[in-house]
Amino acid sequence: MFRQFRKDVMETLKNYDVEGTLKESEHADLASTISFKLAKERKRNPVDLAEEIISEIEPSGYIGSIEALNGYINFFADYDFLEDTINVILDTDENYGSLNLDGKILIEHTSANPDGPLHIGHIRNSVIGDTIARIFRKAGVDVTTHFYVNDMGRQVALTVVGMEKFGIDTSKKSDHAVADAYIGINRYMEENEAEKEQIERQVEELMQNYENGDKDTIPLFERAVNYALEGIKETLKQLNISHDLYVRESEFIRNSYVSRILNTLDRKGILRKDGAWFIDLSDYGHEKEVVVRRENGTTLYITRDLAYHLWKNENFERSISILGSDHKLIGKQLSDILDILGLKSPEMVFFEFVSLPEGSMSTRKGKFISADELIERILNESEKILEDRSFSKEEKKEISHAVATGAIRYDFVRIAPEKAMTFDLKSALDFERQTAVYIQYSHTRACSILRKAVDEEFPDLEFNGTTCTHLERKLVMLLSKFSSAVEKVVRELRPHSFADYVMEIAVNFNDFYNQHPVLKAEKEVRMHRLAIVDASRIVLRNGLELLGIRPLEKM
RNA sequence: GGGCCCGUGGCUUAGCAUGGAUAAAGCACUGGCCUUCUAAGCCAGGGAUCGCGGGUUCAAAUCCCGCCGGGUCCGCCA
Repeated sequence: MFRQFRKDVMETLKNYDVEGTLKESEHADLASTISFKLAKERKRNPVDLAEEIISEIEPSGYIGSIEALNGYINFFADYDFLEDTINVILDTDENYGSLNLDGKILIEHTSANPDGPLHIGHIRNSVIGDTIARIFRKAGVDVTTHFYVNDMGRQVALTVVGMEKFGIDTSKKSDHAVADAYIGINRYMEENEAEKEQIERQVEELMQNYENGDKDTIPLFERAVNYALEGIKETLKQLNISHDLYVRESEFIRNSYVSRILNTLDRKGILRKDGAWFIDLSDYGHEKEVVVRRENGTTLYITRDLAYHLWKNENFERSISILGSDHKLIGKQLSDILDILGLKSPEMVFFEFVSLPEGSMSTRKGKFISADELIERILNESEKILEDRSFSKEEKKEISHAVATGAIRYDFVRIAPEKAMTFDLKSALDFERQTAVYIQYSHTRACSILRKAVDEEFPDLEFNGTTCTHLERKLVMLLSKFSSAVEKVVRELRPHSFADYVMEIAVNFNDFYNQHPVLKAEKEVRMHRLAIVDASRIVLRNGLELLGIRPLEKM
């Protein structure tokens, strides 16, 4: 709805070059700074210019009034806009906020190495990726999500050795058991210098055999990978995340996409074969050559990744990858090589590292907080709060789970991806903050009022724009911006602004809730406010769903 | 050493793309609010030379240059 209002403003100012001068503001629904820009070239006072401009334009569409103040031109939406906003929300309900984009797009996220459980660094990736995927779907895009499984890496080979040497603890959650083997073999190599070299040889041999499709080796790798993946999937499910497809690196060896890529590179004459195969990317500003085939004939991560992206090019119009910022260099190398081949590169969303107060995490050293542990601890905390409330056991379970996983998702998604974050468990466990709980709570408050309205047999809604208080108007204007918030994420690929938007609605709804009695108001006002409550409920619910957080009706 | 990212009240962050009207929240701190639609809530108060220095501009947290501090990458690892 707000997008329409914006269009109306643009239309009104069509004789001026307002591109980029329109701002949302606390002083107006939309403000233009065009007079400041014009003041310079016309050598005039911006205050006078603003007066002059508004004398030349007429409100149209949803514009109710226009004022010139301090050089700004302020636009205010009219009553029809408020009424249409509420009515559209109530009519379109779960579809409110959708855009009519189309296209087919692939989003790859999480893609953690299958050598252990997801830790809180991976979760940042998953949450950003899943949220972007949800928002793109809301925008009307046909989204497919992939988890790219690095099943051919050294880590997995090492894990295979570890599993053979130490066995696997079947009483544990499978991904954690795999981590034990992986951490165990790393520790063993450190402590037994003499055997290190022999293990390294074994690892290399395993990798070669796996790549060559050796019948005895494949099950070894598959067992380790499947074990890890099984646990990872379980964790992701807890967080309300699932992928449409798990794609393994090795598939691109088996389906010969890797050899296709290598042949194409060779035909282009950009391979320097000197034992290993190298690509010179100095034209793209890279100091070092990129190796795409080892001297022993095996391929590297980037080689298979190139093959994967060839496949992406053949099957999707557009692709987005969520990657830790440690992948920036290899990401650049990947897209430069794809560029040479005339293939489209994925749009990469990089996020900075998550560290612990005591330093950075490492799966290899066993130094990490696993996602499972985090979920477990937050779950305990939310269960504690629910203890003495009158809910059934099932309800308590459901609520605490929704609250716990919501809190985790929100904590990760609210921070701009380019900011490194130090994960503070204590603050994550604190529910007395503006976090997902706050939004969920606002939603339940709305539900609660509506439930009571039905119980007391006056469920009728009738919004009246002209009777809006300042607070009500502010809330409705905010509700009208839902699709703008969706559009912003689609444009910027940074979902933290959306988390902020939903929070702002919750804050304003609570404000409204505290200052405006609904059920006790006389009939007209009551119906008016019930409409606002219901619209807020819808927007909060849709917003929470886009954040992958369960909206609750009671808590 | 070179590349990339970050640096906003005591702490955690938003704002920076497109410069513009008193720099916005939460936590913590101080004081108040449960006979009123769920207090996982609300209200009030104190607290910021927006890392430092320069530049551009009528106007800089926002753009440019330099510096300092932190992170990260620079494997025939992924």
